[in-house]
Amino acid sequence: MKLLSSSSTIPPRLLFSLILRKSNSSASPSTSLHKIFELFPSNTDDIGKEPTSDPQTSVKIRTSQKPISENRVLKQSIVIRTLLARNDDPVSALEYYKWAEKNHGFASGSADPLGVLLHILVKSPEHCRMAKNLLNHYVFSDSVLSAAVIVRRIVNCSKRFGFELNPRVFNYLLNVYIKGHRYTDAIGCFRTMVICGMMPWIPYTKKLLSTLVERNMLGQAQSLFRCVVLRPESYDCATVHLMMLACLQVGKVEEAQKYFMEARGSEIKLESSIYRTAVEAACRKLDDKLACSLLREIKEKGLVVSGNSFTCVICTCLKQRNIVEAIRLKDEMIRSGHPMNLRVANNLMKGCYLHGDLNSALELFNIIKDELTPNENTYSVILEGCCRSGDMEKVQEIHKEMKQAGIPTSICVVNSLIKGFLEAQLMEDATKFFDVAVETGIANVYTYNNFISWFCKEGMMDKAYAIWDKMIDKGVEPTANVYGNMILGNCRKGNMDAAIDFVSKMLQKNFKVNVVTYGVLIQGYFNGSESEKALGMFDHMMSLGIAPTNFTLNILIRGLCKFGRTAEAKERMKKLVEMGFSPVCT
DNA sequence: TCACGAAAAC
Repeated sequence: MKLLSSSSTIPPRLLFSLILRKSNSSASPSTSLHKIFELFPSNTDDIGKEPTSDPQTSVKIRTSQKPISENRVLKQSIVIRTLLARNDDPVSALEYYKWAEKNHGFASGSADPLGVLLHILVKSPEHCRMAKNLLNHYVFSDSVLSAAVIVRRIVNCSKRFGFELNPRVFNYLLNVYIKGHRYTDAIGCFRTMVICGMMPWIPYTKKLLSTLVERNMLGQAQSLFRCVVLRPESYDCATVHLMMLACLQVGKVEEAQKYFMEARGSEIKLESSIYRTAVEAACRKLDDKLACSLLREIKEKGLVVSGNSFTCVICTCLKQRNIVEAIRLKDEMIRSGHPMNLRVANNLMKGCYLHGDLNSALELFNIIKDELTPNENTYSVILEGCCRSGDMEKVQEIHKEMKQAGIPTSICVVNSLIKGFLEAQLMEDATKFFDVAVETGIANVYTYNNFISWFCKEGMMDKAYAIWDKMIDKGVEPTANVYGNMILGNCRKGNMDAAIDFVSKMLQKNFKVNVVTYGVLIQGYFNGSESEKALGMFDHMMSLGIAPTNFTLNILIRGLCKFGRTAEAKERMKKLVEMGFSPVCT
């Protein structure tokens, strides 16, 4: 009776799939259906009875009048009960299963008889391999079911037929999916196991996690990792490290940091490898303070700071203009036995000239030439430093050295040189580099802008326009900076209509007009005695929610005073103070 | 494995 009542609980989809079962046996579905009842009793009283060791000899002819679907369900139940009767005899159970499958087949949508057989097999160490093979075969040739459904079905089967679940079966299934690159099913298998109260094996969990990470399925890996964190025995340094690396790979630095902090607050022992990655994350966020404190922590724990960690942190300190700490760390790095490297040297050189100490930068440059091999960056940095300080003779000398060393002049270097030559009033040299850059097609928006900016500042608008036209002609898109320069140049010349024309062009390109450019425009109108338009421009800026700086406010107040509108200036000031601005009147 | 990678103007 139990058999019949339980059959009615089987979901309709299973009945459907039973009807659609593969006819891999020679018999047609209807004949095989009859056969199964010819072979085994449909009477529940007889179910416990075992067929003889050779089932084929026990054929008795019987017929069944039951409707097809019910018969199929019955058939499955009989197979399961027969298997369970051979619970302690894996050989016999396997033999019977194979026989039943060969002669009658199982519905392709059915996992239950296999699930039962697997439970019998995995109890015996000699039959585990067989269980794995069966699963592999099932998943890759027969199964039409999702992993989650298979797991659930076997779990339900164990409840119906009263046998104890063995997680090993499900772990094997999980492994089959992982090995077969069926990641969605692997995740489904994993999740359903967890829902059904079985924790997947740690090695498989890690394998799945690392595979998901490799396949750039970070989201899935992360939600899987939450299950890992809940289990103290599977939560370890290597797994956390894996997640951190995965996050860094896709630029999710904060998430990597969160994993690290979580691990640091837990019981697990942190190895130097995970610290190295934590240092890298801090450096990516340009957090020099955190990076330095991590280095201290590594040392306190008696772990070794790698040369790469030193290098990263030194460069981060330099980027944050923390040159004192950078030099201290550089000394410590060398004391710890790590040799000086080009990356640290190049960055230190840059730190020196940014700190206003070109001589130290040049000294370092000479040391690099003596002890290391300067690379493209070495030359770019030192050339930029010399250009900024205006020492163009030194620039020529070093550039010659660079060419002799066989290092090509990148467009960045060309742009530095052009700017340096222009500022040193060496128009000819600047033009020489500019022409070559344009001819060879390497000129970019910075190249053109260096000249445009220069001409605009010098009031040579015809020349600025000529460069602008050349830039557009070459298909180089102007940036907001270039528009800003053209606006400034025109305002200085009193060409307010031309300036406004550039404003509207830049707005069309979806560039934002910033507070500085508004200041330029306001000043331009005041210079041209158009104080109403200046005021209008200021109000327009305010209406866009752009906060004026003190500089802008001063332009406004001074402009109004200049045109004798002192009372209005005072009134404006009062209002601005009420709004929270604090104009410093001069 | 690769590591300076961009700015100015009132």
